[in-house]
Amino acid sequence: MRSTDPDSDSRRSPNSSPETAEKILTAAVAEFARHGFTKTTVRGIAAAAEVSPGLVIHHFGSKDGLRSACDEHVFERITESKAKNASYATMAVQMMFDDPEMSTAVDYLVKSLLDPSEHGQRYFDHYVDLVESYLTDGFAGYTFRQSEDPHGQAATIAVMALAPSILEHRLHSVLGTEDTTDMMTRLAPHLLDLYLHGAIESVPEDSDLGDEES
Amino acid sequence: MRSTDPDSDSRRSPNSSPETAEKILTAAVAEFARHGFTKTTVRGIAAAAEVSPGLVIHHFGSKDGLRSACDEHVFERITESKAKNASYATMAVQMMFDDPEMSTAVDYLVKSLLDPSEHGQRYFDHYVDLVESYLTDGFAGYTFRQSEDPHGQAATIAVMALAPSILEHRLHSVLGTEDTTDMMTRLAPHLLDLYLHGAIESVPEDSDLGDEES
DNA sequence: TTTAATATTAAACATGCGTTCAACAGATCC
DNA sequence: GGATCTGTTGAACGCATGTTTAATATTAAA
Repeated sequence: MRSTDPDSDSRRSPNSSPETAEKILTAAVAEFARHGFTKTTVRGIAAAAEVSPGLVIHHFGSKDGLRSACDEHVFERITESKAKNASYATMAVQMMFDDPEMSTAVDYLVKSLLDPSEHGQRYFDHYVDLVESYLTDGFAGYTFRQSEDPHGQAATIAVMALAPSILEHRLHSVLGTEDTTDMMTRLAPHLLDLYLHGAIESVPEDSDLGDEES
Repeated sequence: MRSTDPDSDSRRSPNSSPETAEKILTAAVAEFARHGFTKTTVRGIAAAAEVSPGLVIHHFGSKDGLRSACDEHVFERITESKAKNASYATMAVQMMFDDPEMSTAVDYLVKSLLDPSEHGQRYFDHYVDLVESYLTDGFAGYTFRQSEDPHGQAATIAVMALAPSILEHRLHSVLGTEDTTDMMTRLAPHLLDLYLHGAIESVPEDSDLGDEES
């Protein structure tokens, strides 16, 4: 196929570039993250990457092929960053909103989750498993309430954790925030309170949902 | 020269067939709820309503006009049912998943929330206000933890409450459930536990997030 | 019955989409 | 020098979309 010897290559004219494919892929991830898969057009990606629409297809076969390539790329970025940060929760979270490429990667994942595609399901399954391991083994010194149905519990928590990112735009309008960091800062104390103590102060007297824990 | 201009408000013609328009509108709500606004086609709606595509446009002016009509219709359905059920929480919830029309109305709302349209924002704002009133005044005998930032707290809780519906498809795949009722039944105990007691059992020793509440 | 207005349809129109194609420009190898 | 392969483009193709139009069917009024 294509031999990419870095040292035998000298800087050349706009032709001959393994960079080009990467440029297209980066533009595609950004476009998909912003508009979702359906509304994103090949022409739009080509324009963002400053190439012709035909070249996009030439490199990735089809729009779906490009999507698959984006999936792999984003998955690598996310997992590699997760490995680097290991158990440093706050650091990882901060990174997700500070590093712009990581931020678009997260947006990409969210859009994948909302599209009814298999890729998004893979991400979600992976995420639920991760949450389940955190719930059982603890995470960064935190321990969690145990349940008879750890998988259901993990799915519940996972969904809750994803919700603010999914409805970010709606939250911005309601809270008057302008970027992700501001919004998350505003939400953080309430999320912490919810996770630490719940939301309900007292139940009706005739309720049987009292404190009959195991 | 046919004038279909939106010139006057009283377009109520003496000989209109209200059944047909209503049939189209019902079909449209269902299609929008299932596939979202963008992926839903006028031809698809027309087929579902067993009419010609042209008639859809004739009755509602455009696809966007049809969407607006759907918005009003769904909004009426939701609010009228909410008024009927007043403070009977469980009853209202059950109705949402038992009454098929109410169920598609909810799906429609969720899709509206994910589309970056103004309509969805109206719904969300309304919902956050509702949650805020519940948080301050209580709801069906329940009282809730008070916060210095009730609006932010309401937004947080609202987002959490919407999350399972938004990710319903993803949850079905993870939990092996097949309909909304099964899924919600599976989630219910964990949601209850979260809302009653939170999710975190203990924090790291060096953490300053202890129980220093106001 | 005649007339006018609406309800409805099939076909056509205009546009935007993903994709294909023919041609060209460099690079590599003989 | 060709010969050949790849990167790249601009134009075109085929198709699906939202919408328009011309014509027909139906209804109500005169």
